[in-house]
Amino acid sequence: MKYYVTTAIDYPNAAPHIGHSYEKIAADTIARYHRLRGDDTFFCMGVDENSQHVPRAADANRAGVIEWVDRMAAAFQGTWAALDVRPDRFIRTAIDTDHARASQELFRRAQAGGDIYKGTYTGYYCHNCNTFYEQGDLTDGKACPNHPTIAPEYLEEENYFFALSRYTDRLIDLLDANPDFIMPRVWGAEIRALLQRGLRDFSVSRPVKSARVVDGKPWGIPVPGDPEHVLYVWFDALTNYATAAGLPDDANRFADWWPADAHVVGKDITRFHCVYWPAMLMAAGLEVPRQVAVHGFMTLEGQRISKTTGNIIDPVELVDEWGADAVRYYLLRDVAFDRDGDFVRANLAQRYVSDLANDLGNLLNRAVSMIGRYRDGVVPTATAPEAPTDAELRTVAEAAVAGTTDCLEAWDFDGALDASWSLVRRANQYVDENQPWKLARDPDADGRLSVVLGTVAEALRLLSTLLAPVMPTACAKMRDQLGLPMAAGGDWLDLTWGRFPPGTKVGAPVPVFPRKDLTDPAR
RNA sequence: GGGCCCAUAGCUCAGCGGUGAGAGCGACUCCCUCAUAAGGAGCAGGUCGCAGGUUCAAAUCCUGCUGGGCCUACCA
Repeated sequence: MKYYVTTAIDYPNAAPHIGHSYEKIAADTIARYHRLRGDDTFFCMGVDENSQHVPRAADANRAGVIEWVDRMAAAFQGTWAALDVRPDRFIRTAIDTDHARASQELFRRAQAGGDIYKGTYTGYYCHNCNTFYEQGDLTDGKACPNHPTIAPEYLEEENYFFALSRYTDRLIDLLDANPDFIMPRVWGAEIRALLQRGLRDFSVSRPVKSARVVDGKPWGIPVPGDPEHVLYVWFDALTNYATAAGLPDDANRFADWWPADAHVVGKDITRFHCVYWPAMLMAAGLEVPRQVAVHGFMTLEGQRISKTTGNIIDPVELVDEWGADAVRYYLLRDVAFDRDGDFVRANLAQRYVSDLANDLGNLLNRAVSMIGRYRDGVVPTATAPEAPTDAELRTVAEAAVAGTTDCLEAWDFDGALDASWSLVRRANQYVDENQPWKLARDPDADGRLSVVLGTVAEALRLLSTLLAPVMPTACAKMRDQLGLPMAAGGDWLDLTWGRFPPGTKVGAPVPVFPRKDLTDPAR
C-alpha cells in the first residue's frame, strides 16, 4: 500500500508559530504511523511563495525578495525539523521549477478540456490594503472594510477564469459516494450546503502588469501561452500536491503516487480543498484526492494568535525547553483535531510531569531497573502459566493496540493517546499489584518474578511502537533501553502480545523524560 | 438574514432514551518502596446552561431562551 499525505503550504510572510505547528505535527504523525504499518509513505509540505503579498513582506523587512523567501524557507524548515516533522519533499512554489511546470501543465489540461476562458474580473481595489474587495464586502457599498474613510477604486481586469460552476453536480456526487472524503463529517455538511447554493466561476490569473517584478521577471508563474498573465493562487499553490507526486516530469512516479490519500488543512481553507481543487483535477482529467482532513484553530492562553498583539510562541523555543516529543504529545493530547483548542503553557508543563515523566517515563525506568537488578538485565521470557492479573494486562494491551489504531485512522489523536495511556496506567497498577521487589526476596517466587517482569517489559515493547508516531525520539530511547531496535516499517502489524525477543538485554535506566524542577530559580 | 456546532464535577472532556451521572488531571487521606520525592488505593456528592414539552423513563428526543464559536465563495 502507498500513502501520500500533505499539509497546507504556508505563506512565508513571517516566521512560523505554534499555530502553524499543530497541522504539521498531526500530518507527520500520520505519515509515521503509515510507515510503521509498512506502507510506502510520502509526506509533502512547503511554502506558498507566489503571492504578491510575499514581495511586500520582503519590502517591509527591507530584504530582497529572493533573499526574503530564502530566509523564510529556512526558518520554516528549521522549525519543522526542530519539531521532528520530517517531510519527504518541501516545496517552494516560487523556486522549484518542477512546480512551475506542474502548475502550467494543470492549467493547460484544464484549458484543453474547455474549462478555462477569458473573462472580466471586476472588483474594488483598496490601495491601502492592496486587496480586492467585492461590492458586498464594502461598508455601505462604498468604503473599505478596513479603512472606513477610503473608497476603494473600481477596477476591471481581463483574467482567465475557471468554469467551476460546471462541476457542482459532480462534486455533490463525489461527496455522496465518499462519506469520509471530508473529515470530520461536520465539514462535509458545510460544503454540501455550499454546493447546493450553486458555484460561481473564479479567476485564475492576474495581469502581469500588476505583478511585482523580481530580477527582471514578473513574480509568479506565467500563464502558458500568454505572457501578459501570471497564474493566480489556485493553480500556482494547490498544484503543489501534484508537483510532489511527479506531475508533469515523471509520469511513472505520478501514476504510483497520485491521488493523494489525505490533504491536512485548517478549517479556513476547507472550501478550496474540497471544492476548487477537486474540480480543477476533474477538469484536468486527474483523480481527486481520497480525503481532506480538516483541523480546528488554536488560541494561545485563551487569545487569538496574532502577530499584531504579539501573542505568538516560537515552537523552537518550546522545543528547547521541553523537547519535541513533549510538545508533540501535548498538542495532540490536549487539542482535539476537529475543534479549536487552546495552548496553555501550564498545561504543557502539567502533561509533561504527570503523563510523560511520572506515568510513562517512570514505568520504563522502574521496569528496566528491576530487570537489571533482579535478572542481570536479561528480559525474562514467561514460562509459567498466565495468572489472572497477567491476562488482564494482556487484555488491556490488546484493547490499547486496537483503540490506538482505530483512533489514528480517524484522525482522533487525543483518543489514540488516551487509548495508549490506558495501557500505561494498567501497567503501573500491575507492577504495584505484583510487587516484584517482594517476589525478589522470596526464593520460591523466582518463576513468578520472571513472569511479572517479562509481562511489564512486553507492555512497554508495545507502547514503544504505539507511541512512536507521536513521540519518535522518546520511543527510540525507550526501545534502546529495552534492548530493542528502533521501530521499523511493518512493526505496527506485529503488535501481538508475547513477542518480546528471548534473551534481550536491557540498557541502563536513564529517565527519558527527566523531571524538571519547576521552582528552580535558575530557570 | 439563512445554515451549523457547543454549553456535564475546580480544570480538560466522555456519555447522546433506561440499573444509584463517568474518565483523566488537580486537592485531600491512606498503602508501598522497584522507580524520575515516582507508583497504587480511597475520596469529589456536580440544578448534566435556563424554561417548557414528548415519554412508563431524558444529560440523552422536540420547542423556545441565554451565552460562546463557526460557515454564508476568488487574502490564502
